[in-house]
Amino acid sequence: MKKSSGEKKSAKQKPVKKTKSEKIEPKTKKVSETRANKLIKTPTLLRGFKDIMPKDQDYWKQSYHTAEGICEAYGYNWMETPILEEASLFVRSVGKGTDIVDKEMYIFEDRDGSKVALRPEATASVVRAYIGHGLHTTTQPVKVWYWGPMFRHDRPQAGRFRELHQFGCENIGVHEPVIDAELISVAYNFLNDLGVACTVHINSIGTAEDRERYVIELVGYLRSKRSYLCEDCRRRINKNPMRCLDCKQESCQPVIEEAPQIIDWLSDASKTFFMTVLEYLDEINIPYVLDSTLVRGLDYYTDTVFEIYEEQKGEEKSQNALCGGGRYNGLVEQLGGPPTPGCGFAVGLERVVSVLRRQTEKDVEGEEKILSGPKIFFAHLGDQARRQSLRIIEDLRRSGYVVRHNLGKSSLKSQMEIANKYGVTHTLILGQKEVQDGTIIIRDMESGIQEIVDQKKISHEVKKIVEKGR
RNA sequence: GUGGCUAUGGUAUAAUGGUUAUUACUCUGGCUUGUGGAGCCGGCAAUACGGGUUCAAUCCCCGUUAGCCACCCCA
Repeated sequence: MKKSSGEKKSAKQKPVKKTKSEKIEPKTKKVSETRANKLIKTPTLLRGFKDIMPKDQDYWKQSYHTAEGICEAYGYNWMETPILEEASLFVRSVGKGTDIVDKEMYIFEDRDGSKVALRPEATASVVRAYIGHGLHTTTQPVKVWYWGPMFRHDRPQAGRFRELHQFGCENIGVHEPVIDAELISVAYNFLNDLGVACTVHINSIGTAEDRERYVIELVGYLRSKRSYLCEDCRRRINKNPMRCLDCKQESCQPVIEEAPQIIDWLSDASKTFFMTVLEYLDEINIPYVLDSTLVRGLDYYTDTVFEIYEEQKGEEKSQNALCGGGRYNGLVEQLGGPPTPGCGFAVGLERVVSVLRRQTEKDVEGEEKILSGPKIFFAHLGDQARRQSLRIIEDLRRSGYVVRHNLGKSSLKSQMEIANKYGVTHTLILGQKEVQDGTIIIRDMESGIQEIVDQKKISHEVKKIVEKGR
């Protein structure tokens, strides 16, 4: 890069001098040289895709470890499904009329002409695996958790990406309210453990039959109020009437308030089921809000549906749910398995990470950031010392001690600067003299006191430092 | 997919229809070559891309792309 920029500079200077004498020529020359420099195009990110950079690693690792810990505690087993699947899997599960499938799914033709898709969510894949591996013959319920990238061809926006990471749990095989409560508890406590204050929004949309009856009623009602509705809602009446319920247009609000509520149309079984779920939530002190307008966009949901939002201080409600989930009693059968109930949730990790980032920024505010990582630096001076560096670093690693280093630097000064940036407490210095004597210097960075010790005693000395630091 | 706003080094910024595009941070080198936290000096590095108006465009206009925000929808 430096080389090319150097060329650029020298090339640039010539036409500039000519500018005075010739007016038109410089322009064309300038353009051509600009092009020459851009001949090698810098590859860029695809729209809506993001690199997850080292500066965010703490948030991601913390999230992953929290997820892992809580899943283990609740008896969920880790699993991973492919990122690429037969497109029909999602068309059949998520639903043909849904936007996720119609507008937002990455579908490609494979080399043999078959349609494949980048997974937009993972529940369908887990259920596919459940059927394919005959998991219904094992002890029920089958409890699994996953973590990985999903893809949706959205227009990027706040908290919205084309590649997003989700952590989720699925509990398949048992139709019991306690399962729903357990899943909500896992999701809620995951966020809670991360220090995110949140609220559960919950609703029941009953069985497919309940919903059918309800939708007929709702459509009738909406048609009668058609003239009061916004344009979108009028369109939604036929396409997806339940979506009208969470329309944000103010003009629609009075109509929505008066609208028939799904809860009144639930079968007795569904109603009892839902009430029991709520009782369990009361039991474990999870705060929830009954939200009769909560309808989830995926076709496979039945009965319990829920979303978890970050709790906001002001009146402003976060638009973006951190987590969404619900029960899907028909899905296994729909994908060719035996009639089997299931329930699950997925957490949007980019959103969680952005909350965590915001929180720490708030906490730190001006204060010096506490640098994580090893608190000992290794510096070398001179060729011979450099030659022994890797060996010493590796010896220490094998003894269980990790030291920071920057072997690419030659001057001791610059290495000390780096050590200082890391905020280490001690620096090991190996110079020419030490190499000959078989010793090494240990410098206390705070006091500046240095101690010369035998190289054989390094790990012993490092051990003392590490233990003292605790 | 629709609409609004935006686009200057890696980051954050200043300025202008005209000669060498400002500043800070970062990075990098040096300040008697074996020692960090300060200071001083130097170096690398940018007007997103394409077209138009103009004698002249980084600036004005159009298009493209990307970003942000809202809608649709969703985690």
